[in-house]
Amino acid sequence: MGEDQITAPSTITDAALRPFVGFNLKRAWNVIHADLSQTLEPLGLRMITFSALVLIGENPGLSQAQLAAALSVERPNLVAVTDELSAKGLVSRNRLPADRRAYALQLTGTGARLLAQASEAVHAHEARLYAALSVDERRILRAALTKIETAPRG
Amino acid sequence: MGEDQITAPSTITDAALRPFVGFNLKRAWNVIHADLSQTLEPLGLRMITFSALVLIGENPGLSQAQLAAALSVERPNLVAVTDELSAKGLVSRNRLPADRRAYALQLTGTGARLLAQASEAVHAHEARLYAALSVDERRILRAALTKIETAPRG
DNA sequence: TGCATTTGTTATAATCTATACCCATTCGGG
DNA sequence: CCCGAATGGGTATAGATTATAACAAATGCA
Repeated sequence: MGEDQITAPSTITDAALRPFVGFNLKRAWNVIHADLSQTLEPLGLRMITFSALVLIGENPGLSQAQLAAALSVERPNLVAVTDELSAKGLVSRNRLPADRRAYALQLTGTGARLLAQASEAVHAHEARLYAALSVDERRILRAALTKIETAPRG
Repeated sequence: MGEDQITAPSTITDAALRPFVGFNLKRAWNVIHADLSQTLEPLGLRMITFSALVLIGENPGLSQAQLAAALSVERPNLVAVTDELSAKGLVSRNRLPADRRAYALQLTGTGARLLAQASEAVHAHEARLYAALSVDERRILRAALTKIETAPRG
């Protein structure tokens, strides 16, 4: 009838956390983030600078405020990004004649070439990371993620 | 034949970033993270402290090293978590007689009650955030996330 | 003209994460 | 039994990310 001796469990289980979608999604994001960062690192890019390059290439001439909004980043936090891209000669910042407050962001030739190279690397990264997913699974995954993104907030 | 005047585009598009699964997943994670933090805040919990409570409840007596591994957190970063849970009287830290280096972490009565309350709130948060997903979509989403988590890394 | 707004920017703070190092304790091989 | 390696908890610290306040220059509107 003695008290049970306190001992540490020999194996730890996740089972109570696994039913939460958010937990699984965070774990998947950790894997993606680590692998993608590693993919971009040899190109001298981070996730945020790669995303910025893509958006500038797709929307040439956009302003930093527009880019910040598109990236869901606060304007002050974008300054370091554009500074970095400009210092590397990947992006040009020209004052707009029509609005001398704003910069028109454009890819340089070097920037366009690095973007093409980085896009290829990121596609390879995704192909490797999602190799186990069928076409249907990928389609449903993307649809589900979009629904979550636009879900009604608390 | 003059040069085109540089002007900022009137609308910005995501289209070049959307094909990347990682981009969609990060956006979804941002939404989940914000909504879940807001859900836990009135209970005095953060994501990491809630997850810790769940794991301690599920694996009573586990050590901090075991908990850190289960949470994918470095041991130094877990100290603030257990300190916080202990200070709030939610978790007890008792030295193991068998190994006086380690703590046996256990929920207190208060901790168990708060965990039940928080679990209910998190389930409600997930029900709301994933309301637009069908049963099949949720199943495939979770399966896909698990496959990503265990995908071969670069 | 005058005033609110916008753009880019600086400074600053909060949070999260990762590494190096420390001490006490435990473990394993000789 | 003894000593070195490994482990558990902890401190200090640095880096990265994110958020807010405030500012000057420029713009737009009443």
